[in-house]
Amino acid sequence: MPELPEVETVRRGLLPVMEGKLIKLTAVNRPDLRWPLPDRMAERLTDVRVTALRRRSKYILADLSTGETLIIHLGMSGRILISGHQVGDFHHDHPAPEKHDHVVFDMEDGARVTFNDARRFGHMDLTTTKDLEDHWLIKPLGPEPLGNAFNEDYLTDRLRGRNTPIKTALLDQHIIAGLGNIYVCEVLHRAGISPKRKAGQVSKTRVAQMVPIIRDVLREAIQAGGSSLRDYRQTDGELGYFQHTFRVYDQEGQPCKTHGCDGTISRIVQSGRSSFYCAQCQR
DNA sequence: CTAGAGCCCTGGGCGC
DNA sequence: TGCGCCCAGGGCTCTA
Repeated sequence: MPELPEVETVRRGLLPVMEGKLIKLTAVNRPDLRWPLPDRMAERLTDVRVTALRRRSKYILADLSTGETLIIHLGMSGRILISGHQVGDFHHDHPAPEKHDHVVFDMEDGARVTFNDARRFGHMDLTTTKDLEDHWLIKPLGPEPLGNAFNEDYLTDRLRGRNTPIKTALLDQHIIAGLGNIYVCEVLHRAGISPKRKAGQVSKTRVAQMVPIIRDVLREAIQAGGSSLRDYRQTDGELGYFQHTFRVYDQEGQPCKTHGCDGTISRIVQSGRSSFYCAQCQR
């Protein structure tokens, strides 16, 4: 599920519950997610304050008063639920624990943050905050698509000479960090570029067009997530999943939404993942 | 170096 | 109701 906009929405939802707050107790219910969890993780996350809650690509980063940073990745099925926080004058009870509740943070004010991940492609790690940029998961990441380092010159340079399909290149987190299968499909549709086109064969003009399209698609999705948070704050529940309509993703057989296009959305498989696109207006 | 396949894991949906 | 198969929003590692 979670691509950059969903992770950002989760982060924003966690802010009022975690940032500046003391984690009173952390329970770690299994030794591993995708990889083994850090040694003594529960102890290292008990009686520590979260000084800042940040995001890098699809990672949520919790800086701690101990000088460490907790790195969280939601994988495919990772979800974060909040319970027990005060909403107005109403206090919600904690729901019964569920299957795949792997890590549970109990905050000083009674809020509970539960990390649930059925498929366990998610991960958590602890690292010294000052060494975060050198962490093996963070270091190889490409630039943030919403940041200044991501621009026309950069993208042109990284796509030059590549024989891999543009779809695969945009999914490569070493080139650009944060796009996933859904938003890559949406970006290519808006840009009118076939997912099958070789990355190195996308014209300079269209690479330049892609940069603001990528930013727009992500910003719009973050905005949609933000409005879902307003509803969410009225009640306890799960962060990060919000109603979102896609123009091509999962729209196989539907008419293309491009203005003036009478094509139909088709689905193909590229490096094991579905690509949805319109063969009529994406070339 | 590059590109593609395999693999990690669970659960939902569908055809029979 | 059960079984087998396909599919899923990610990404590291291995192979050629």
